[in-house]
Amino acid sequence: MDTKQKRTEVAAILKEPKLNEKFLVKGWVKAFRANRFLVLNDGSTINSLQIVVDFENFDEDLIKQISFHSCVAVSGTLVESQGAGQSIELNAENIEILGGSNPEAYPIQPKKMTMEFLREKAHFRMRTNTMSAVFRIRHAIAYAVHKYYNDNGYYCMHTPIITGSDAEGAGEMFRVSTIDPDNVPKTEDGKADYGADFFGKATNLTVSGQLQAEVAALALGKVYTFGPTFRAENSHTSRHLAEFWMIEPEVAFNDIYDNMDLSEDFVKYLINYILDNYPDDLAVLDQRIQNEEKNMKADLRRPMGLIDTLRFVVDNDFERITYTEAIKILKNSKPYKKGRFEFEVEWGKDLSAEHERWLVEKHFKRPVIVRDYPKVFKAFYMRLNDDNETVAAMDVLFPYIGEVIGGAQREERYDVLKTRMEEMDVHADELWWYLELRKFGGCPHAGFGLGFERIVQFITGMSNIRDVIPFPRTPGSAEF
RNA sequence: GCUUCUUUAGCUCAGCUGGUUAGAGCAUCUGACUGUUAAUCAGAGGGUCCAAGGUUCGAGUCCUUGAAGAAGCGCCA
Repeated sequence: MDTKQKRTEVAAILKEPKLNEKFLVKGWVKAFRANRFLVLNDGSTINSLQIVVDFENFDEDLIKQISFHSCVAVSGTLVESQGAGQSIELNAENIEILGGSNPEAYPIQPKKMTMEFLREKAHFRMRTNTMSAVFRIRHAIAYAVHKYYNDNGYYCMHTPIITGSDAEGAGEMFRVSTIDPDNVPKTEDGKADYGADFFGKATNLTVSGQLQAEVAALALGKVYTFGPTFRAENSHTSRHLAEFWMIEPEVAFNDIYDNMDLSEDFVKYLINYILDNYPDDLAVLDQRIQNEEKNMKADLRRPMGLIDTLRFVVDNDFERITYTEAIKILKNSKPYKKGRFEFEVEWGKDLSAEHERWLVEKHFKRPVIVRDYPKVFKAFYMRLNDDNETVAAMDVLFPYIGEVIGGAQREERYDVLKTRMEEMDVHADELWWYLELRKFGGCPHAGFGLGFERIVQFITGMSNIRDVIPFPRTPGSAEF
């Protein structure tokens, strides 16, 4: 093999096929039919290159090593294909096995596998069509996030992953410590002495970068965070992870209406970006869902295919209602009147998943933004409305996955915030700096958190969130 | 944390009211064939029936406990 020859990626070859030119390609074998047709994928695109091997001209031992998902380098000449399934193909002149793969021992098979099985083989699952499509799209959404904010004059802020406060208002935290658990330093009254710990105090993994993002917004105007967040909640659902990534824009001078506009525009941008740039990957995922739903009862199937669903979301306005209106609509609904809801619909109680799903999937049939929730079940930093009962909170609810965004206009009034913190038992001493933001040059501002994996889930149509993050962390599970 | 379901070949599953040697499809291997594209045809190998107890003459099947996985709920993004 000509060692000076440079590798060409399959994506480049397929994009502008240069017939009768020589290429060197490297990748993994997706199929080897009739000892002649080698289907090679190198991850640069969902599409593969067919390589024609005249097995008569190659060593039999070499041919035998071309097995499913073995890694090969092939050089040859690009020609027009004689077959019907593809327009071009590479006539192999040289083949080198870079890494063999014994098919009798390799757990991945050239056949349908369940997502649960592939989850146990997380080190190999990205080689499947479905997973590679998911992770290419995951990348592209991440890129689109940065592009959207950059193009709109926002600054990316890296907020701390280790936090010194234990009350960011968003759930249970993981403790960060260098203390030897078998030899915990104790204070005089026998309690663990975190003063002796690495940071001289108790620290945790962050559950949100919002509070620090507010600091940045009150200096740079428009900022966003995009980082990992950690929640030690014992959640067993298909849309929760213990470690996930979150995007949190925070904007000075925005009120809750600006916030809703931003959230809708932002999410639509992400979806449009994937529709425009990754049609082939989306088509594979769309087809997969259709195959999966073929044997399902009609009422359990999606009303639309994946791509049609995405188009529908970007082509239509999100519905915007207040919490109070939502309660009214729910109380007038058929399932409510027939007693089909398991959970109570009552002003002052949070909407449960069945209520949200009914509103989104049955009533409005599109994404819904609910705002102005009762203050009793929302976080301390959300701005108190004039009725003194509700706060300027907003949730963006999507079909299938529920809440993708939770946000609010922040409480910018020092006295009101202080009172709210006291009411909700939030330690003001730990968050002194957050309070001081309201004392010196404060202003109205608003922001929200978008669960990155949830939007990846929606755009790829994957039903379990564990299949849209490479190595999922969930209660009782941190393999790989 | 709660509720329900699942666990049988490498994978996906069937296995009836407990009864001889536990089955299928796919995958794998061998052979044939060679312009295939879910290739085709013929054959072969492959099992601690999740684990531990129990009931019974007899347990893949029934009971108890546990483990793992999934769905839903609650919490949230």
